[in-house]
Amino acid sequence: MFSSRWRFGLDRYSEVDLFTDRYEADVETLSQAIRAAASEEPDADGSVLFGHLKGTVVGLRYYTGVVNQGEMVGLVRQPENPYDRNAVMVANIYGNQVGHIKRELAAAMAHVMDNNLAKVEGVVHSGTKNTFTMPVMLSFWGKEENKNAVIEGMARRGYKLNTGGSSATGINQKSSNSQGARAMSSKKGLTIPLTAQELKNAFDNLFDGLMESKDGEKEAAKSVGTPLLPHQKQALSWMCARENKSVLPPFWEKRGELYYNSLTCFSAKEIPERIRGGILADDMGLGKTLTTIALILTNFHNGKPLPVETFEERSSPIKAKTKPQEGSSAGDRAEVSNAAAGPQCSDIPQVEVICVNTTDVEEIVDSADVVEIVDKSDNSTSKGKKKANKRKPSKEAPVMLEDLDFAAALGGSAADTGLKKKKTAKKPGPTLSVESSVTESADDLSARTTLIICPLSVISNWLHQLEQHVRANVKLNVYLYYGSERNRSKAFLSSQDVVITTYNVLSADSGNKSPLHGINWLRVVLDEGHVVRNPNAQMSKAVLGLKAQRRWILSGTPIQNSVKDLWMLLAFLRLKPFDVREWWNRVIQRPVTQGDRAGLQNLQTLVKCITLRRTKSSKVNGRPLVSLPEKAVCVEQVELSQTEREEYELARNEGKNTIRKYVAEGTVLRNYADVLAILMRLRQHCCHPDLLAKTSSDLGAAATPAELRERLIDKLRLVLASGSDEECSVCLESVHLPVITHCAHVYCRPCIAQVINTEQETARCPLCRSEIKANELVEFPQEEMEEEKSTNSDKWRTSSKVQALMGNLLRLRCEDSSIKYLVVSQFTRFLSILEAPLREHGFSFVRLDGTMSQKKRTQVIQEFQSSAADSPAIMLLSLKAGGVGLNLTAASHVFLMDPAWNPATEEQCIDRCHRLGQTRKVVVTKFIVKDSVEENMVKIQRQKQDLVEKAFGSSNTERKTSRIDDIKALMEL
DNA sequence: ACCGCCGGGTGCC
DNA sequence: ACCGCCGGGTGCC
Repeated sequence: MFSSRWRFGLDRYSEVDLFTDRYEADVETLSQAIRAAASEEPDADGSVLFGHLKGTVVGLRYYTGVVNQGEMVGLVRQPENPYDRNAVMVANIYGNQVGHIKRELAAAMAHVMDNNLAKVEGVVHSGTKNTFTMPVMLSFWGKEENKNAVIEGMARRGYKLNTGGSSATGINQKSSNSQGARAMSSKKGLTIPLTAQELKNAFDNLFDGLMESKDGEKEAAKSVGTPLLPHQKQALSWMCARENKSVLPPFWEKRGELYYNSLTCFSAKEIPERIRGGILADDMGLGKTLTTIALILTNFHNGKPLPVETFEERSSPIKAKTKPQEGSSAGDRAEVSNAAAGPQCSDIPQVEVICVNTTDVEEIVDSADVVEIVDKSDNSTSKGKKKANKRKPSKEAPVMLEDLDFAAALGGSAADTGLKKKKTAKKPGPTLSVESSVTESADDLSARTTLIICPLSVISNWLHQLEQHVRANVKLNVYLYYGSERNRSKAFLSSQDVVITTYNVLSADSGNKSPLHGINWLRVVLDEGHVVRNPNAQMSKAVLGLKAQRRWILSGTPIQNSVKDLWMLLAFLRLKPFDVREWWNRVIQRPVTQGDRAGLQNLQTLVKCITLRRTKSSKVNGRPLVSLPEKAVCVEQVELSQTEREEYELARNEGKNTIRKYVAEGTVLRNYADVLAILMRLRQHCCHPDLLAKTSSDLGAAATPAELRERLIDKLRLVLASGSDEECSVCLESVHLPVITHCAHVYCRPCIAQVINTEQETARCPLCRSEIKANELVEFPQEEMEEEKSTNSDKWRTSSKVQALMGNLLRLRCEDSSIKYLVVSQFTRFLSILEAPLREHGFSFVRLDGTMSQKKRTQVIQEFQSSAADSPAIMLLSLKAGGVGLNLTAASHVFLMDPAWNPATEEQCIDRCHRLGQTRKVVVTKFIVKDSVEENMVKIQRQKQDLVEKAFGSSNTERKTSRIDDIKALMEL
């Protein structure tokens, strides 16, 4: 008795948060992430194989976890094990314990694992039926510099790693007849690794060829007021199928009674949880928002439309025309589409799928599609039914269907499952084939709400599009969960049809008592889903913690830099087993980054299964999805005036000398902030002399602490104003809450604070290794922001670039006064400078920059987009403002006042007006000052683009070296 | 576990 | 016999 109780305790111990704990506390610790990111070491992907070792798993009979031939197993240190502090437990892919590593071997491994010298992975090739012990093939992976320590450490304890080059393939051959071959072959197979170029191509094309949707087209529910384009109907059809059909997730197959994963060789008795959702990765402008709105309205439970309240609105002729026709849904469909409507029109499947065990109503379906509801359990559903009837007083059959569904949705819960259903009319036999039937028995049918999470800048877009695309006579309950007055009631939120919030609000709310995390959402949609790609970020954790039946990611650019970015997306979708990082790393990420063909193939398969992506240039039935007007980009060279040129050359020579000195000393990175400041000044010279803030030119020897502080703030200001999208070297994201160290490097405050906190007295600047202290971090004083705006309004002067812009505007106004313009700069102060001549020449303009509140932005955008005669002709736009998703199609001419470091930023900006809805030809004019740093920037932009695309496998080191090279090129050194 | 190991019982053949 | 041998109890870490 005693022993069994005890065992139970141990099992519990080993199963609780097995991998998450381990990752949080061990492998993915912050200090390690920092080390990987900030040190010049190859990061975790760059690990090499040290060797193999055959070990023994013991204690099988005490645990329930089973493994198959060739299945990968996880090895988890258990330092708290009361019998042996060296214990290493063995677990299968679902985290169920299988056994332990034999004591002596565990002792040797514990040393290696605890000191992070190597990561040990296991694959079981035989003996999976054994009762007591079985062999396991262990492989040791780690950084090259730890290789000898690991090999020697193991040897000292009597374990000789097999480091022979052929050992891996040897194992392969041995197990090649078993299914285990696949688990191993994705490591280092017999195949020739991909070249960097092949890898790059494969990566670029990862999301290509996903546009042929096999699901045909689907009409949106009646409540969607806007007719969908063919490709949007395809997307809707695909999304509905992804939500309704129970297709096995990728790599799973049925083998007899078991479900088997061909990649990990894991098998389970239970059907693996299907992925209800996926990634809609259509290019921006193809209507992801509209398609998602259509999904919300079209695919409620059991494939039926969302039951919504409608108003009688016969007065308006337009409304009357678009109003659903009485008693017939066919006419309605015909109106929405003139394309071949497939057999999957929205109302047809309703009848078939309505019979679900979980409803506590008795229903009768007859051949004429008339449904009668008999409420059997007065208490639980009468309320729901009454409410449903109130929602839609009409008496048409489809309405009753919806009512039934709604009643079921309200009353149906896990507690009511015992009640029976009855079908009296034609039942198309036992149609429940595993592949196609809707099996929602495990669902919570009371879930109603779709939660949409998006960046702040696109909230207005959602609200606008909902208003625009949902039929005016339909009452859709949409709640914007934002602002301090937001309603946090779970009951309230879960009674809505749609709740919209931002990543920041979600992340701020998360933790205890988060209403968003307490609700079982019908659906969670991550808009611009690529914004959560750093798994360590609070936002990502907040997103992963949401409870939902269906999960969607909308993103025009699902991969920003590397395969790594995909993990977060798969984890959000809960694509097992890859939601656990270890399996993702072992099965996909490492093989792919090492150029393994099978690994890449697997990744492609994976992505293909869950993604739909069409680009602007994709075609449906040979015709382009959308036709965008032409776009012409021209560069206009600007000559500096003689005075400007003299000032510029002076600054350039000074800067050149300084940088030359740094290059000679090899201290470019250490003085990076200074270098950026020099470049910044030159770029400002190119635009307008007044952009050059009064700054002390050299950090040099600061006499007093106050002076040092002053200079640091100056530098920080320059770095931030540079628009270079300076990244924090700790988190590798754009700096957030910037602070500058005494060694003049800029980081996010939380990031650098963590470094200091972790390393305490020994804390060093990740970039230059100077000592840093928490109380020496300097941040931007608040009042500076305000002060800046009022500095140079007294006496205004022009510049060559200002002249160039004005010349263009005046000329174009004569040619066509109806054109609207975007005038884009990275320097908000340059935008301010431009206001004066615009006013002087009678141009009406609005301004949009990052400092504006959301409310103000929306207002400005509306004003600009308006077609009213007195609407502004020009928008002064700061390059980084708004981010993606802004719709500025009123403009058809873009002036890029100064080149950006990142050409993608410029492209994005241009796409704000060159997108769906643009009717005119789009002209882009880029102003570049001749013989200046700007010209060099443009040259580097091209190379950089290549570099960014190659980002695959580009380590931190490479990135930094390239930065130094960039600087040299810019300064012509 | 159809093992190995431990430790008690036992003791020429 | 401070041994060897036998056979029962026992068994991950």
